[in-house]
Amino acid sequence: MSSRADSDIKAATQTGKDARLTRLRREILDVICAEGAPIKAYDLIERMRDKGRRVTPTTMYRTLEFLLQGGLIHRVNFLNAYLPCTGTHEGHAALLLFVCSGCGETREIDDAPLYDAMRGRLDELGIRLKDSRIEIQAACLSCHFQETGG
Amino acid sequence: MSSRADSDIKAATQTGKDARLTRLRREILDVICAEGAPIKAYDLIERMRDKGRRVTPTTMYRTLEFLLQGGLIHRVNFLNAYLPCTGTHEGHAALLLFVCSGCGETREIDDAPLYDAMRGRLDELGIRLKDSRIEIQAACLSCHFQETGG
DNA sequence: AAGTAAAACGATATAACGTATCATTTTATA
DNA sequence: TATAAAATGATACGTTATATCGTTTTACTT
Repeated sequence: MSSRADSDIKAATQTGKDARLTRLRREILDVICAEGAPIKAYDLIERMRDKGRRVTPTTMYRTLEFLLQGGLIHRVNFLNAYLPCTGTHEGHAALLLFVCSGCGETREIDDAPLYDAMRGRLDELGIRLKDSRIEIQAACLSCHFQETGG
Repeated sequence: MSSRADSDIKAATQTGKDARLTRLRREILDVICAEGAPIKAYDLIERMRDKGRRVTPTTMYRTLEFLLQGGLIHRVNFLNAYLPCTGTHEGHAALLLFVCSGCGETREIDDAPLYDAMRGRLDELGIRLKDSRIEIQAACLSCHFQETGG
């Protein structure tokens, strides 16, 4: 997973008097981006310790909260783990996370047709897909074929 | 939330030598059904204690696992909580849980048009919606209107 | 009815995930 | 450079979940 330009981060987090992208936060974000898979809070603490930086759970969770608020990362509830935001969420404010129940592959899906299809029917069911989070545990192609032998 | 006939439960859990619907499990299922909202594991332990039944975390989580396997309850990852299964999942094997991010209302959605709409597009994205779990955090109508003032 | 193997349960300890509180340090800006 | 807000450190604790091993219950056999 690649790193991210400071300017993007400043834009996303309104860095300034009321929200600062500090070195610690930047380092933690970099570790999350470098991981290539969702990473857990205490594993992040480990990674930071490996880099010579002692971070307490309190500080780690504060940092994760900051990055979540800024839209720089997402939390996968199913895994209690965090991954970088890769989507733009243009035209709608829904976040869709896919987790393969076979191999654990996790990725953000930013797909307008899918979003529209869901919104259409959910509207009729009295559910408003605005500022929403959707988490899907299903099978990626590779795992699907392994299961079905197809 | 209503109770559930033993025959249904036997069918769902293949009660017999290899999977027994014991009194303890039945009592815990009844508490989950009676709650009317997703309930947490340690709150369930409290409820059982109130009824004069001391249950350890180990036993409670074993029971929850049993009920999950039997399809009698679901786990809401977002809440770390459990609720009775109300759906039939006919014709497809997807579970869709809706949690209102405003009021916390949680319910299972068993809707073929929605499922078909999602499956159609997800297929094209290389995701197979079989034996899948989907969790949606969004707004119910009431909370939506409160937010938007509409 | 007694023997039996498997399943369920109890008891204890501990791991994993997350928060509360208050003191200290850093930062942006006046 | 003074200062107020934000961030971080330190300590303790709360919540969610699992490991392990011993005992009891159950379904089934004889």
